[in-house]
Amino acid sequence: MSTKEGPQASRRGPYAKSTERRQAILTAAHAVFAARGYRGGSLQDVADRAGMSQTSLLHYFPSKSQLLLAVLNWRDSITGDGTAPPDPEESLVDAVLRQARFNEDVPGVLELYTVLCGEAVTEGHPGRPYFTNRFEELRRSYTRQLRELAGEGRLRPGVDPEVAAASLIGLWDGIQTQWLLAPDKVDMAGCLRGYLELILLPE
Amino acid sequence: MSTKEGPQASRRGPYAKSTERRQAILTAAHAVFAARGYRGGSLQDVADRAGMSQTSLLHYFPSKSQLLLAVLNWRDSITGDGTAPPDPEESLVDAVLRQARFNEDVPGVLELYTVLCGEAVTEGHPGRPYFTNRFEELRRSYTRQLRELAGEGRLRPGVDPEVAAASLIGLWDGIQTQWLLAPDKVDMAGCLRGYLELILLPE
DNA sequence: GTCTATACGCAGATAGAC
DNA sequence: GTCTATCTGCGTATAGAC
Repeated sequence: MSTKEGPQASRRGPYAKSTERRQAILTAAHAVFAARGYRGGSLQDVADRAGMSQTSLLHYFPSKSQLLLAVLNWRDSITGDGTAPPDPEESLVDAVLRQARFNEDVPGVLELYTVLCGEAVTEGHPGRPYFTNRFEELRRSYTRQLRELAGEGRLRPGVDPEVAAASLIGLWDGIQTQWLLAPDKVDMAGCLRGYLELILLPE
Repeated sequence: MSTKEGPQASRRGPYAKSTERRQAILTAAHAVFAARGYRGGSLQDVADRAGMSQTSLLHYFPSKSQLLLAVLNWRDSITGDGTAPPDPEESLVDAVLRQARFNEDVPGVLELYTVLCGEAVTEGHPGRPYFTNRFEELRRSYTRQLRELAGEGRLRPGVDPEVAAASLIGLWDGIQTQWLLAPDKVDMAGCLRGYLELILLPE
């Protein structure tokens, strides 16, 4: 159990254990916020799930709101949130559908996103700047990609790239909510593919 | 100020005042839940805004969850929520755009809907059955309307009415969220019109 | 019907021993 | 770094006087 720290172990505490603990907290907080929301989930819930006391938790994340932001940023890193344009070889359609199917299979990811995004619209919510900024970046990214496609003549005439970008993001979020409430009755990937086929022309 | 109650006022309490009070509570609760969500808004907030004590409030609505359901049902009655097919003279496009522009102008309506809908996905939320049911009804209603249009040859070939119904609802909800976070940068009505023009053919 | 008072519990955060 | 104990405040809901 003892972590090797070299001959002079006086400076520099046990980093490895710390990052492990932080990871456990982030995982637990992700699950709690996904199930109960930010306001509905308590630090005690998170601490219980992570197997430590509530005060220990606050040693790593000094406040509940900072824990939330850490969870949101961590979520981005594990999902590949689509803000950064990835593999230039992959088509827009493939990238969107791959991401949608991935989200369907990783439990809790969509719950967290949907719940917190709704909550974030409220007054004084610590996640509000995150979502405002995220939407802005996503709109910019998709608008750019659609403009490129338009340059290649692959965008249906009459379709405005900015409107289509906001619409694609909105459709995606909205259909996720319906899917969470009735997974058997809503075809997430089908709806996204349907929309993309409407705005894009075959090569 | 005295409400006329007829000669024998012994039986039957002051109905008028009661319904007035209930109205004031609903209005206040609507505003509070819209601004802070269900979990984030307290009965005390609602009571303060309605100008009465918290215990008086509980006299009219015996629990917080029942107050929430009353607010949701009241919202339907004032907005005309689209579940019931309205004027058969009005086209689908006109009805959707009219409703969207109406919602833009009545403050708090979209906030309430968006915030509670997101919250409702969480475990044990009292509004969850309401939203599950609402989406189901909406999908049924729009599917039916789109099928009718398909019968008149007004639906673009290849568009599945069920997929398009769920997509329209999802797009609507999702674009509302973006609009609430950045009203100047998102054109709600434009996105909806854009989608409807894609799936419908001119007469 | 409406109030004051209060029961009862949990929230987030801090102090200080170990 | 981690804990127990505690501070302080707010939450929903109830009891009972008026």
